[in-house]
Amino acid sequence: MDKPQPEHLKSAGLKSTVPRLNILNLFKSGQERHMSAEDVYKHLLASGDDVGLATVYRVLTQFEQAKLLVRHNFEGGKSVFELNQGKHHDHIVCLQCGHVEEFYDAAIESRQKKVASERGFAVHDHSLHIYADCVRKNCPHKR
Amino acid sequence: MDKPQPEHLKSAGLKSTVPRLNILNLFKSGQERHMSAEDVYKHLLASGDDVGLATVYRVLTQFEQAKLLVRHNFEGGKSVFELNQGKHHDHIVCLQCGHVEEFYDAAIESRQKKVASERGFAVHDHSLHIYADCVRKNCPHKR
DNA sequence: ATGCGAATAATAATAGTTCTCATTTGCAAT
DNA sequence: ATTGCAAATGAGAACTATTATTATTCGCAT
Ligand SMILES: [Mn+2]
Ligand SMILES: [Mn+2]
Ligand SMILES: [Zn+2]
Ligand SMILES: [Zn+2]
Repeated sequence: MDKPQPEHLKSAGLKSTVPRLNILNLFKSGQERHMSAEDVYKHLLASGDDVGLATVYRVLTQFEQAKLLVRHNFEGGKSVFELNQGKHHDHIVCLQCGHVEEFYDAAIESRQKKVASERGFAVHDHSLHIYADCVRKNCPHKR
Repeated sequence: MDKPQPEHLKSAGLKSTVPRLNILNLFKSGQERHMSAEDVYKHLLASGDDVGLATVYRVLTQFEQAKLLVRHNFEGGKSVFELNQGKHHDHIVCLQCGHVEEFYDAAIESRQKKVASERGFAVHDHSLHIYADCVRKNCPHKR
């Protein structure tokens, strides 16, 4: 279902290589939406696709620059990536289980623009991370 | 002006030591409001206070736990600390000069609570970082 | 099929931070 | 003031995430 074709990379100015196709394919597979370099590396090895960790880091950065992926810097020190699906959103991260929930709030977005422009800043982007606990018992996601 | 006294540390459950007093003093001096461990280390060395870098890291973390300082994880990989002055605020970071501007917007804050509670999360805290350019030429702060 | 610049993978290197442990220090009880 | 000891420090090793180096391999236009 929707396996990445060489054209997807070509149109981003990147030549079609095995590691690039595998990484893009992993994100498109939808198994896990938010993944670190280490996560990607392990998934690829697990599925028999041999790849170097340095290549994973390089490709993730290239994909970020090509706007195929978006990078997030949550607490915990490591960058996390997700498919760029065009629509910006922010995140709630569960401190118990690590589950990441997405949301978009138009009021928050427009207030941010207002705050920044009132102070003479031209906004490039922003990150809004809410750290919380799943209230429900049986927090359904693993740490 | 307002040099930290041993009592300030004692009441936080920390015994009064030279490195701790020096670090707290540096933040209270107000020279620089947001500082990384490295920043603190260099400031202390520059003012003739010999200290170990590991001690700086340890004390900053202790001060964070004691709620004397607040930690921020801006883009760029290193933690930045500031005096905890009781009132929460968020940050605009200038991508040109590194200047950090603080703001508080009640509408944004209350919407965050709403968004999280609607989804069944109990909020611990959040971080909102707006990355932007100072619009004015002569961006008045050094990188 | 060939050639060449780009991409890869293994490894070393770097940056930020934490850990280990021998030594020193704060401070409470003499 | 002196002592005793748990807590704190500082030097360096160790660790984690990431980037740089470079010899080899690969994609792809010719
Ligand atoms: Mn997301
Ligand atoms: Mn601040
Ligand atoms: Zn947003
Ligand atoms: Zn806020």
